[in-house]
Amino acid sequence: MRFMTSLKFIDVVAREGSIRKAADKLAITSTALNRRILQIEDEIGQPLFERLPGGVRLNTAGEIFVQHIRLQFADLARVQSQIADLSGIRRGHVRIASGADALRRLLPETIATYRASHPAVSFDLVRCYGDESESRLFSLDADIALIFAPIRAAHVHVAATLRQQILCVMPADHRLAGREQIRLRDLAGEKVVLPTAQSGVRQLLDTGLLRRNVETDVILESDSFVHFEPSLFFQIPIAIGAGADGPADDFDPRLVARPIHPDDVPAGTLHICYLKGRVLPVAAAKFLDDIITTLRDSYHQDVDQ
Amino acid sequence: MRFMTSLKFIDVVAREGSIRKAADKLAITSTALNRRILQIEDEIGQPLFERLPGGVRLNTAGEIFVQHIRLQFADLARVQSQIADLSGIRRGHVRIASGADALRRLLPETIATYRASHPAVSFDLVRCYGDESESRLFSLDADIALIFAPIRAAHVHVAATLRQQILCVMPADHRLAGREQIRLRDLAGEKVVLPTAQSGVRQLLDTGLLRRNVETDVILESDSFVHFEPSLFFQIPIAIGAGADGPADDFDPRLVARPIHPDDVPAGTLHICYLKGRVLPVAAAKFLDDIITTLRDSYHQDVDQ
DNA sequence: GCAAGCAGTGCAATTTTTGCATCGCTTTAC
DNA sequence: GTAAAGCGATGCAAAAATTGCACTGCTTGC
Repeated sequence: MRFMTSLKFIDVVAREGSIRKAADKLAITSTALNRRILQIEDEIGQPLFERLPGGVRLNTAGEIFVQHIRLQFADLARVQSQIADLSGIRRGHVRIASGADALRRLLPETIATYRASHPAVSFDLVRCYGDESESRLFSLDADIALIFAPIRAAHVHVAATLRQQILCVMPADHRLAGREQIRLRDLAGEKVVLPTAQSGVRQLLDTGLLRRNVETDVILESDSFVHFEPSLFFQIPIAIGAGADGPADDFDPRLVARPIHPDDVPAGTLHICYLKGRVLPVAAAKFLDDIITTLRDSYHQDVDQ
Repeated sequence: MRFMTSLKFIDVVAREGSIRKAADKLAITSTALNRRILQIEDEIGQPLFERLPGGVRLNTAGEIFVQHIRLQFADLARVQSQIADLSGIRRGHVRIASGADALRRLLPETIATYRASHPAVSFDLVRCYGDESESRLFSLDADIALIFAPIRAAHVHVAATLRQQILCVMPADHRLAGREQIRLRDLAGEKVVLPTAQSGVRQLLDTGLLRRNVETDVILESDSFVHFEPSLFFQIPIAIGAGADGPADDFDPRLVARPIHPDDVPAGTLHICYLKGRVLPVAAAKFLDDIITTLRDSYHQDVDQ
């Protein structure tokens, strides 16, 4: 898109924080890039970047302008996919930011189903935590975000929510395996694997453990799904494919998942969101729909819309 | 804005329906313009125009793309005014489509007040009827529309509404001047000046007159405010500066305005609207606010938001 | 059937963009 | 305290693009 190059250049410079680095990335000389930026600043009538000794940084005007640029790109993508749709091609690209929870099963399964009927649609999956997911929506690097944590920013539109009680997963022969629900005090001294501090599951757990002063034996902290046989770990239902009627069929039969008592650790909320005010590209809008349908039909979850 | 020229060109060609005419308007050769359009069509990957013997016309893809272009321009204007705002300039431009009713007093007064505090903001006032107002919103040729008629299109966002009972304006010594309310049957045989058929006032009146089979003596139809001494004419309250407590002070003392009985002609609704999903430029948003405030405070009208 | 109006095209002129060399500046390293 | 490295800005010539002119092929209306 030749008519968008200058704008793309500004976007890249803003991201790189340096004209020379951006020029490198864009495979042109820094002087050409520099002059393009000077020209646009001239047309706008005001500088968009602060010149610092180590590079450049957006000023307030620049922030506003770059946000506009990114919106233009996102909208152009939507327009293109809509135009492609006219000729029956159904191509498109969906970019998703999600926590590890939804990434384990929900997204791969939904994408597989989706792509079965729309093979020309491609996907971008980025795993990240709540704050980063939100900023990815804002910078239009993601179309859809799945966030298991409170939503902070006002510019995020929550399309659907899902209450998720944290589950404690343990070997089937564990002494707690018989319980209907797990109380936090039962965990005292137990060997546990905890998710990283940034994760929503961990934050909910920590609040409970601290308040009740329960000391566990943390053998590992990880931001990935790691399972050491004798230890306990924690998941939310959708991560193990669990709906209202228990874990999925392919859930490891040597393990059992038991909810933690809601008085000890309150249920968290999975938010399915996109940037407020955006018109999502057809592919993304359809996929958003599919996620919600999948949750309802295959995961038997109560989704609030 | 050099980086927008190609897009602007497409917009103009779409409006002119001919590359040569558009080229003329843009002060370039038709060949240059033609090639720019071919290039963009190439980049999009699909033609945007149908080539007809007498010129060009947007195809479906073109419609989608041109709408995107116009949205970009509108958003760029918003961004520019927002950036200008940063340096305290408060410049901007507000484009309004309105029927004759609001144009008589409400808009001039509100604009005068507004410009007193923001002299760098300029205005575009176009008088047009409901349908055209709506399409001006859609083609982003107007930021705000004031429509005294039902809203047809789904893409219009109604920011506020105002119920307006039609008034019958007559000489103070007219035989009907003593009435609190005018019944349509009283108008039989009266000399009347009617607004044009497209106006909302006329449409309401016609329905009533036809249903009740009242024959009047129409001495003039006009789309402007024309007053022949002995005849009756029709206005809505805001057109004569009338609030809940009667006409404005400067209303011609030789005339009186009496509401038509609501059983004969139901009240119409003035809609104050903008394009759904748009973020209005600061100046327009502020002015929209001012209109509503003026209606409430100076015209003592009940505004529904 | 001919004139007028339309979009598209080859080619030369013009304008714009780019790259190179270099400047002035600040920070970092020694 | 000076040298080296990194940054953005600028003059100038080369490269690339856009443009205008002349002309084509096409359709429509008289």
